[in-house]
Amino acid sequence: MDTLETRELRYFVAVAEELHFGRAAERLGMAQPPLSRAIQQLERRLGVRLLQRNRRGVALTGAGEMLLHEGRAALDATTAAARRTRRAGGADRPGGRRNRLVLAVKAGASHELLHKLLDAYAAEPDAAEIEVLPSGLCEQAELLRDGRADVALMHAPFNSLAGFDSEELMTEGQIAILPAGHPLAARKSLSLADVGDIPDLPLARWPRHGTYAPGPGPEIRDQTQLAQLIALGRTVAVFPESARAWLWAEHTAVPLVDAPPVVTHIAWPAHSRSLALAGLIHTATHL
Amino acid sequence: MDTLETRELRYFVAVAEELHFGRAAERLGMAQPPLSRAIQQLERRLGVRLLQRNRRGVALTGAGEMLLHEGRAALDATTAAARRTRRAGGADRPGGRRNRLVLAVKAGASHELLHKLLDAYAAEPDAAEIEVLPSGLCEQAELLRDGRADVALMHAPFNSLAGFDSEELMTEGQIAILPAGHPLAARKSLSLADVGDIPDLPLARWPRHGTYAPGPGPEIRDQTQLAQLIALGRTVAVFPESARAWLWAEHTAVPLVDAPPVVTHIAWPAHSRSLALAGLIHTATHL
DNA sequence: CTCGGTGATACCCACCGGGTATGACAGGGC
DNA sequence: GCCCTGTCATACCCGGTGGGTATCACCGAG
Repeated sequence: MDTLETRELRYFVAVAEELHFGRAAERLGMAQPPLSRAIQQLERRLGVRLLQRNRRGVALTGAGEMLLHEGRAALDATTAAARRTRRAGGADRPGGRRNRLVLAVKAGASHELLHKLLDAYAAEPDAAEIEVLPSGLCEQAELLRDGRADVALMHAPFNSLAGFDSEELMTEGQIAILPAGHPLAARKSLSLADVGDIPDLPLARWPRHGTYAPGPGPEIRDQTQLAQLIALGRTVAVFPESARAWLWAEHTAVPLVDAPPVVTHIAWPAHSRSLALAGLIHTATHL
Repeated sequence: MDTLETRELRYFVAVAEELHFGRAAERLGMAQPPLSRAIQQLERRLGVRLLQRNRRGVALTGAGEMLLHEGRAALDATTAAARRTRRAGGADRPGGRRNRLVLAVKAGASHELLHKLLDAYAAEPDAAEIEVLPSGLCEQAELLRDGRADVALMHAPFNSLAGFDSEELMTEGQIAILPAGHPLAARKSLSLADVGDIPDLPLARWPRHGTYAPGPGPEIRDQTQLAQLIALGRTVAVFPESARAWLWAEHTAVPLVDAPPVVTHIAWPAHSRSLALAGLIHTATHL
């Protein structure tokens, strides 16, 4: 009577995201009428109006916004439970591998640190198998929440550590990556104001939650794209120092004196308590 | 095909906690056979053995342990979604009250701070209604997780802030609370070693997760009990300084020079983003 | 006024979650 | 050895309900 079923949450989230019963039903692989009815039942059981049905489409009420946020979190937690349970399943089956941990890392970031961590951990006596999951830009939090990853390397202030346990691993400055031939590439150091205002080299723009901020710079999606654009003399980028690991011959790195330092953390879901995870964290903090 | 239903999670958690299908079924208000079948279906769908059925009862496998932990978290998140949605529901109904926030506070702790916070926040122009939920000892985290509370005052190092966002509000020392007539009550200050080793005044023991640590002191459940036992000259207790607010005439407080400081935080679920909550946090951090 | 597109209603069916009765099996007492 | 007890699994049945199809009610745009 007061327990939401995950099916109901899935349905509501779909409708709330599409703001359209027909499209939501299609996305869910079902017909529209039963979806309509399910949402009505949900509203009756919660005793709360979730959607404002106007002429032409629907809108979320305050309660609907709340259920959208909280429901997403609940769905994530549920799928995380399923995924992690499946992953833990092989361990005690005859012939099953021992525990495996999935480590999410922003592709290309903290390469050296990651290397040292993996080597050091593999040398531990009862090390679990570590699967490295290269992730997109700010995706690590999502991966941890929905169980695709068990632990992640995250970079403050770019990633938010909210909701996770974490330990600090490393602090580094930032550098500007310029085309090797550019006049500024000869400088010993630069400031943020310098690189933010180069007429012929607009700062590249990364997608944030799927959308690009407005600006003159090129819209890029991955590091290779960016590296190429820099090499071609079309843009400039700001990165943590560890990005030197993947610089091209046609790139020049110049330290930024006033960029905020980047702190690499190892982060994991606050409630998780597995021996393998504890071992990895211990190794990471004692590198 | 790979979505766990909350019903299945509820069933499994019940069985995993009872380690007995019959008792679990009784707790769930159903018969044992359908429960057995549901768990089997769950194992089939996950492709993982969750329970070791030996002669005489059941035991959890590794995967079962994982699902117990993760499933509890998922269930908490789900009931939190329902509760918070219901609570948000009144807001935009005609005649409905405006947003309400539930603030969990350890009963009796930080009384003065709480008073100032409530007064200051009530003076804000668009303040939400604050419901104060007095909670047990380490219960605040649970209340935040399952949605009975939206925000809490927590006390490091007693409460763990893991999994929540938080801001520091106040740091205070600790005091020993003694019977007024006791010889040590005349001292200007004490050390932890002093109060831990008084032959006629064994330290009272609080329950931790429902069980008492072994020791000579009396087992107490609430502050009133404790206050009375101190007044009767039977025990001694260590508290943050703000506990002076509820001292009896027959109590004497003596500062502890070497007790770890207690830091009061305001904490909330990491993902929550409501205007009312933001306002309360802002007020709290600018007291 | 009609038409297109929206969500709601009506009705039906099959599936499955739940109940009861019973089985299989292992220990413990005598 | 026996039976009895307590456990979880199986067999079978039933009713509720989740889902489908057909259709309605409504409103804005022409």
